[in-house]
Amino acid sequence: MPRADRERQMMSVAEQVFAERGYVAASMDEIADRVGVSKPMLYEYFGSKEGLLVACIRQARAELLRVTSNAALAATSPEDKLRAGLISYFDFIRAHGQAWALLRTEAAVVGPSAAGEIEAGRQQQTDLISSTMALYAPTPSTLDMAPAAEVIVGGCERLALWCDQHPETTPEQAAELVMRLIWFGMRTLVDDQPSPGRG
Amino acid sequence: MPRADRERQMMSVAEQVFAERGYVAASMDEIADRVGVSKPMLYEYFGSKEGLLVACIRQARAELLRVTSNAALAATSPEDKLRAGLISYFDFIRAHGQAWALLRTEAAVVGPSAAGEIEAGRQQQTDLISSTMALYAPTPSTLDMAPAAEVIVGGCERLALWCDQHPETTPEQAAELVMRLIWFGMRTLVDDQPSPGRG
DNA sequence: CGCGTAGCTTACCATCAGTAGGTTACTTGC
DNA sequence: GCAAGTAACCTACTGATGGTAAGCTACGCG
Repeated sequence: MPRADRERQMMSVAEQVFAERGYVAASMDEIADRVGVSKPMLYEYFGSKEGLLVACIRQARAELLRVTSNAALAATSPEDKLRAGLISYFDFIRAHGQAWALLRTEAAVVGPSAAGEIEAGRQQQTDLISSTMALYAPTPSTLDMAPAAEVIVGGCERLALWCDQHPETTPEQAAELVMRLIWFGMRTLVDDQPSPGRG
Repeated sequence: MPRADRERQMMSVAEQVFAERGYVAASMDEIADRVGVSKPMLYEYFGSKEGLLVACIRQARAELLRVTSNAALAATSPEDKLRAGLISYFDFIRAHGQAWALLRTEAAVVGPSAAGEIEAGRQQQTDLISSTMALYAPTPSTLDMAPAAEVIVGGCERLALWCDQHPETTPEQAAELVMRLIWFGMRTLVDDQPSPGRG
């Protein structure tokens, strides 16, 4: 089997095993077994257990960014951009099930490089939000935008976990809740006087 | 040295080592060494590596709850309760430095019991928020309050990490940012018509 | 055919969570 | 004072697991 295919297969199995057992309890031997290959192959391709986790995260993060930024691009007003981004975010999370949630929470534990990868992912999300919103800000208030974006990303992450335990909640409802909670406050950052004409 | 004292000392050292190395890389041997005691003592008192982590988390969580609920109780209006709680939260986080941040992020990785402990901590915070706010809600809209509280807790956690990297940010500023972002939206949950007379 | 190399293996090492069993020293009861 | 019990503590080990060394097989290419 060619390397690229094998790598994809390994990452898929790894994501599953990490999700099932948790990062610490997951053993490289088990992953290798399930792939139907010997352990050194994993090390040949990913370098280390942490490297394998990082690869899984990186792939998921790339896809998340693609999905959310596409959604935001397709919308026109800032409000709709944010809402569309949120919906696609909760959609993505739901589609990826616990695997995604676990990857996020697990990664921080590992070491600098996996933690860095997770951070980079959030950074992309916060950058996406703050840069999108900053387009509509009259003054260079982007300074305040960055921490606000942190709050949004963190809040959504948390809410996504909550939604996992309340499966009746739809991505649209989750997004709507976040919008109700923060949109007014967001507007005061984007545009200090609430002028409905702009958004 | 009596057991209670030794346990406190062990937890203090463990918190530090976990923060320095991360949970996975921290070794029980090193913790034992730094305490100046042999490894079986750690197992005698805490049962396992995870048990030690859980003990650290539980202690920090109890203190956090004490601090924030005291602050909220001391304030009178819902807005001031929330603001006071937020300030004391960011104060607490700052005082506990990275140790706290790491404990939060590390714990999820370990296993059900540590993850459960972390969840219990957040549950306490979200319960505190939603029950406090529900006191002022005219209708039993507590259903919506729970996910909103999740968003707040998650957003604050994330913002706290951000503040760690922007040390010029004071707890008051962080709390104020959160208030600006979410208070208006919160009011629409607490009281559908913004009647200043109540709060 | 000979050579390089991609894909893969067995067999091993080192580290570290966790344990068995023993020692010291202090308290308690007579 | 002294035996018994126990709390605090130790040395020395096991088992599991992350990670590695060295080699094997098969294919492409001159």
